[in-house]
Amino acid sequence: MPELPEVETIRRQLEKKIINRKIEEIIIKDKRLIKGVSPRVFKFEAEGASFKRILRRGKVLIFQIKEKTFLIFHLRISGWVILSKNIEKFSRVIFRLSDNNNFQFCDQRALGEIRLIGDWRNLAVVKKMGPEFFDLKEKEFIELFKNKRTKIKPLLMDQSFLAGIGNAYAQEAVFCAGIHPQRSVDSLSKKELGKIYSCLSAILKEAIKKKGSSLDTYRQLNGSPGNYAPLLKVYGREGQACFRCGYSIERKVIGGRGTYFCPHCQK
DNA sequence: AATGGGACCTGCGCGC
DNA sequence: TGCGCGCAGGTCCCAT
Repeated sequence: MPELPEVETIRRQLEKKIINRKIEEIIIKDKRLIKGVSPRVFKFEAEGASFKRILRRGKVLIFQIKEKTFLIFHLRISGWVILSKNIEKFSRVIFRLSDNNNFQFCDQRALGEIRLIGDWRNLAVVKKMGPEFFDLKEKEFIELFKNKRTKIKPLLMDQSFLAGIGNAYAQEAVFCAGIHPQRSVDSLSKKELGKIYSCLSAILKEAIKKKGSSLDTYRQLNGSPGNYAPLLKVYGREGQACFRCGYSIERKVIGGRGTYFCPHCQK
């Protein structure tokens, strides 16, 4: 599920449901997801604790469960979380809560990660992470691009450059800004970078409002799909007409990832 | 610094 | 129907 709007949706929904709930028992159905500590230590440390705070940094979900203990979720490509009485088909790790609900980390491809750490700021992935988009003013955003020479779309999804943007929203943002995904960053004017900023801002806010995009396995906390997918302008639309100019949308592998764009109105 | 490939995994849809 | 292939919203590690 994985990009900023999806993770933020889950964070907000969890905040209303599991704060102060106690973890009665942890059932590890797939120990491959537990990283950094053994499943035994993981259970020992987390069982009996309660959810105190829920944070998000980039695409990482962070739960404070004790004064100096944080539970970390990274959903990677095909993970999602569900809160329900029923056990889901792809449940890999289940946190049985004091209200009898099952807080479940589900993952089709089992590439997701669950960790336990004393301070989330010491996570390797967090240490090298770039700024949060919503912490940046337009001027600060434009500053980030100074001395960069790479292609714009892969750069937007580089987590050490900017946290939270993935393949789908990066291509939506450059489409919105009328910029070709392969444009070299040093060829972009301040005005064009400003346009990318306002596009990203609008797209991410709207996607959060719509509770994320369910293109594949992602679901909201209650199992419903997110509602942003129908609003995507280029993602997955190869061969269909561009909403802006009518030209056929193309797909090309850029930076190793499938990228959809309009070759006519993205320059 | 930047880019490309493979690895980690499973399941789906497509063409033959 | 069955099979093989390509594809999937992420990230790490290695090589050039």
